Amino acid sequence: MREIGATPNALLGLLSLEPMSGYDIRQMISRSIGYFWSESYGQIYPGLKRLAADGLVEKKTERRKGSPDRHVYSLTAAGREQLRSWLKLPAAREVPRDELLLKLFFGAHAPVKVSRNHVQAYLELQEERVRTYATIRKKLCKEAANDPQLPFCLIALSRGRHASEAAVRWCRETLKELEKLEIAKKQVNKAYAEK
Amino acid sequence: MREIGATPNALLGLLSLEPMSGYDIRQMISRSIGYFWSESYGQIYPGLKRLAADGLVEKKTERRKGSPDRHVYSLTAAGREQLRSWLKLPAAREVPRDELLLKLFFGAHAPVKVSRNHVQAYLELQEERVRTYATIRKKLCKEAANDPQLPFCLIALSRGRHASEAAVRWCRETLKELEKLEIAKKQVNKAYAEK
DNA sequence: GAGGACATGTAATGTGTTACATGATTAA
DNA sequence: TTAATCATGTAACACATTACATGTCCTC
Repeated sequence: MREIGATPNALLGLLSLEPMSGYDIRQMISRSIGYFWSESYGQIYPGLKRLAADGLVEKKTERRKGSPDRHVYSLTAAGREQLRSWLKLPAAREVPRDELLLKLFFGAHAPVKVSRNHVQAYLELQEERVRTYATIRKKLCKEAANDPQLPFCLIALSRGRHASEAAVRWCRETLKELEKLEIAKKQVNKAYAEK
Repeated sequence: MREIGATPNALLGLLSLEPMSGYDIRQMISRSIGYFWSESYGQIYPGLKRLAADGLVEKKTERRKGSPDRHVYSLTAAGREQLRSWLKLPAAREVPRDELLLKLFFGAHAPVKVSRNHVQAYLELQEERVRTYATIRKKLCKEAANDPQLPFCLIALSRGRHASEAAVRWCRETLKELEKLEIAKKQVNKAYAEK
């Protein structure tokens, strides 16, 4: 069996929830795993084609008057097996690529205000996330109380909450540090001007 | 002026610390920004070539007996200006791509033990990081006490610490949840076998 | 004398996004 | 009537990693 990467396995995982079309998958991502995973159409459509060719998913065409045909894919037994064996493999480490931190790290080359603005914007984003996660959590516990999927959703959600709360704490701390730095710089400039 | 991406700007930033060769840059990354940024040789060498062609860096060749020439690059005034203007631009959002969470989210398709192992491995990694960050912090405060770069290093470091501490908390919480889930499953199986 | 660090770089390959092309339906 | 949503998909491009090619010096 050929090795298959995270993207096709993510497609299999999503199809394990329910049979879907490529379009549906995109929707589903933004409604579920969008906070920690994303796929573009350019990955989804060719990906589904490949999976079908490999017999891991099955394609059914729903003909509809007017609008184009809907291609609904569902997992096959082989697909389910592939997903299972991929789950057992250790998760690949994320490639570190945090542009915000990169800009902050080189912050000495710009006015402190620039760094502060970056952190402030990030703070607002993360505060928003904390609220969103709380909302999703309530909704989920009510609507999917008996779903066997629920505990795993909550685990992912909890990861998001912990991460965003930590980000918020760091932002507040960092904003204070940057303000101190700004004041210190002004003092230096003033002393320099007076001399 | 042509738009340039995060990778060339990262190279400019690193060269702002001191003139370096491509090889040096790779070393420098693992000793400094490696926890939140990475670049491969396949990006670094052609990247430096482009930057030199655009006049943003200057190349000096150190001839050495025996071993191959060393190509040391340093920032030009234009390069410094480019870095400055890039720093002002808002940081691009990270593309969410967390394979661990993906595997946990679909954890219902595998024995709970599989998910627990993933979380356990991640916990160990993050605990290690917390220790590493503390070590680096001490070293940095001692060795670079008067470096204008220091506050920005500490900000990045603090981000790492907050993130890893949050990850550790989430791991411990999640391990407990997964253990509960495992016990609940065993009870169900037992009840099923007795019937 | 084997292996690893030093040091350069390219080519093949993989991965992923964006923009485009098409066209119906529906709501403002 | 203008825009958005539904729905499919491809092609061009951008971005990154990996493996390879080359050769010295130093240490075990």
